[in-house]
Amino acid sequence: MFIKEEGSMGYDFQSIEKKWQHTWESEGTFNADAEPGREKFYCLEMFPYPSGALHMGHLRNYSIGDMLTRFLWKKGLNVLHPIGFDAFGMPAENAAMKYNTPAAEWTWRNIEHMTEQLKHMGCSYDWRRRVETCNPDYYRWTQWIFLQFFKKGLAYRKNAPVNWCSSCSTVLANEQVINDGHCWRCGTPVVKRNLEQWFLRITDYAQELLDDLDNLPGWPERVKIMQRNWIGRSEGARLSFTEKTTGEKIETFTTRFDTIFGVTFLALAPEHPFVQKIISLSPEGDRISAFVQKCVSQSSIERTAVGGEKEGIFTGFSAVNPVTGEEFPILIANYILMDYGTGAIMGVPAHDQRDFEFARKYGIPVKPVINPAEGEPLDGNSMEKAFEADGITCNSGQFDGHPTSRAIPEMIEWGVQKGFCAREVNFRLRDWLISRQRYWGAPIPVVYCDHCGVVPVPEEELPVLLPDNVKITEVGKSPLAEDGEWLSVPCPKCGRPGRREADTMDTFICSSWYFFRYCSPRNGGEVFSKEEAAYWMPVDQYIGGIEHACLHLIYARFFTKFFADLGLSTAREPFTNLLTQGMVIKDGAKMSKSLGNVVDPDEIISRYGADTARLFILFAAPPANDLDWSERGVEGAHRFLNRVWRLVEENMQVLGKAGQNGPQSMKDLKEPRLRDLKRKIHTTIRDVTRDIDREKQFNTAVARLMELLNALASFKAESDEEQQLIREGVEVLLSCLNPFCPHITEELWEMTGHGEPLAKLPWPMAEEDALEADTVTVVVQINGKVREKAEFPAGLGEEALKKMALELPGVGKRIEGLEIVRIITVPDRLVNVVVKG
RNA sequence: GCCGGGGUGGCGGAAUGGUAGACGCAGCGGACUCAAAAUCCGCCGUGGGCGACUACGUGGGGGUUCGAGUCCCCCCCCCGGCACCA
Repeated sequence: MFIKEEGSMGYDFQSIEKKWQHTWESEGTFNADAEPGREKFYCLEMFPYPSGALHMGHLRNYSIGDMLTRFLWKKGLNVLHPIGFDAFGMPAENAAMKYNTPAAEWTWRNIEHMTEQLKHMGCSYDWRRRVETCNPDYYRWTQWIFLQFFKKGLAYRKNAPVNWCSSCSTVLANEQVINDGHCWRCGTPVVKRNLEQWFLRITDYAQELLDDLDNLPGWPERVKIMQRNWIGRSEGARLSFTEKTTGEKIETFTTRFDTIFGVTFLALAPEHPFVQKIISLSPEGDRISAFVQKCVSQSSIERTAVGGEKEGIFTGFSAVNPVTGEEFPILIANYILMDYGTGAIMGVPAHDQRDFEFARKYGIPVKPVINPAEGEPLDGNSMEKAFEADGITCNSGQFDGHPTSRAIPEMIEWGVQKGFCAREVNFRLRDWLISRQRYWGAPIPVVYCDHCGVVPVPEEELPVLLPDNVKITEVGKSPLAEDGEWLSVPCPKCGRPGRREADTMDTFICSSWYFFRYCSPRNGGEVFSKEEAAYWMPVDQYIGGIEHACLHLIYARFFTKFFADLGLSTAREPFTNLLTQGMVIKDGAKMSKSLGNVVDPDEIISRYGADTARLFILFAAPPANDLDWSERGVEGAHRFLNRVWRLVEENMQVLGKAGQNGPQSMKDLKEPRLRDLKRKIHTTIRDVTRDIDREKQFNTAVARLMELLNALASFKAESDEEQQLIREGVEVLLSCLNPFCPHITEELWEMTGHGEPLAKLPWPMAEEDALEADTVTVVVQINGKVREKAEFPAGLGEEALKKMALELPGVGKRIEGLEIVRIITVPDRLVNVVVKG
């Protein structure tokens, strides 16, 4: 059975894979339910966007997750392994325009197709739990969560300069602007626009998001570093300067309060509120206004490029240094950002390179207040660049002579006492801009009423359904704004005519909580069941691409903390362990449609089978590395599975009698070749287990299974004893290979007369006494160079080892006539004879 | 510029401070075959030698050590993140 006809090659993976996939599905083999008291494991892979078909990145992601899931089931855990679809987003709208098909229809068709593809991979999901974020049963809870943010004051509207992608016709969050001001999705340069938008107050959680990274030992260090940089905490002080003629207070933030005596100008962002006052009051108002206009119209790339030309304009206004009483000019400068700190800075050209460049250009004095600890004191007139390092304070009254590390806290303390400043912490992280001027997303559940203002939709009226048949346009306004019928709705508060919010939510909102929904996916009455979440959460192992380090992985942490604060869950972190898989590379570049170097997973699976594809992916590289796709490598994996098949086939009569006598123990085996094979079987169990469990080195785990196959295949079994051993070896091989290649191993397991399927049979245990070596290869070095290798009995004492080593012919002749200085021994491994002369 | 992660055969990759190159791919030689494919056996870091052997070898240069791919210092290169964040 299942041997292909002559002329084709190898075992009949197509029939076998279909058969077992059908079994798992019809029997719900991998369905998991909360069983309080039983140890659980929540294994999760980032759910896919239903773009149409799986790509190799998905195949890699899901192969890793599936292998781990199956391994953990066999280890006896209750494993939750769900999947779903991140189904809202732009491509559906583009498809709608291109093919004139409703976005929903296109999306659902893709979901069904990709579900089939996942099944063809042999993935062990609990399919009862599939969620789709575009399903009203799901997004009503996305909307509900929004309302909770709103109620707590954490969702708010604000008019602000925001990132606008002209190609996607929508605004973007800060995290979604990457590579020097480009849209994360389409790469178009982003421009700033002033718009009234919805934000989530993620900055309220900035400190906790930062601190709790220290509680995540199971995360890759580099992801944590990326998040720390992104959150960007800086400690300093806020101090205000008074404008001389108007008495206006201008607030600034600095991390270098120790440079306060060196301030020689004040600079405002072009968007700073005081700028408008300057324009209206100044005789030069028109000129200043023109400058401001120019800055504002610059793209964010031009505005924020390092080393970009710093431009400014004198305003004619001046401010007074509260500490020194000195007076200095106020300028407007293009390099000051309105959305960081206060949008105004105290300029200290001697100790800040940006201020230095600016001051030199506009002839502003440079006043050093810190000297290098060693060498010449600084001269403001001749300095060629700012001195930003630590040093010794000078020109600063009673603080002169203090080193920077002391000067900063002392001077802040003094400033606070005197009332000049207040301690302040600033974060680089900005509030999360969540409104999108797009159709295919979860509608923001609020209504605008001329009388009541912004009114949330009552929870019992959720979901606010997305209308069908909306004409998708590219005008830069939400398509929903065009649907008058949908838009008009009575105000929930006063009943008078109101108007719905036409923007939808960022799809990253939808993906920030899906792992909670998986715990109770069909719960109609709650966002998720507290009890089920308490059992399953947090996710024990999360697997996905590193590109989400500062996107999804921060947002999901934020939501989790918010849920905990609402009392919905006790988990304050969503993902205990994180595995960031590398990219799939072909011909030296990331596989992508635009480069034309994609390999279609369907094609690989139909040509070689899912087991082969999974095996190759897990074998070709450690999971965190990039994986170089190689058709030859795939063939190699396939060849290995064929060899496994043949090994069983050739030993059928022996293996069919499985379980009759059970394996012999090590102490019953006398012949070295039998003892060696027995040892190989058990060291394989030990090493494969360690590789998967602790090291997450699936490639070496596979290598060890290949070694075991090589050992079994070259072992000629004749006696009963030998046949017994082969059987033990094959059983171990199939058991350990099962999580990697579930179909072929189940089939062979069944063929060899086993009744119970392998899937949930216990993972094999290594027998302790079968791990110990009888003999060991000892290396003998002379002065650290390998000169001899010899097989010695294991466990020799130091003296015996030295003696036997010195008696080796290659050693004796080399040390003849030389003085032995000392002999280093490492039991069972090495002898190093150190000689002189 | 700052912060990470890396540089090991022709290639992907292995190596608790103790035999560098496991396992696989490619390549070479052989068996089977009329032939090919598949399969099986053997070889496979570089230089020298018919050979037993021998010297060299983990980006470069120093150092620690009986012994360094692994630890320390300096440098070069590649990849990734951040970048006018006050």
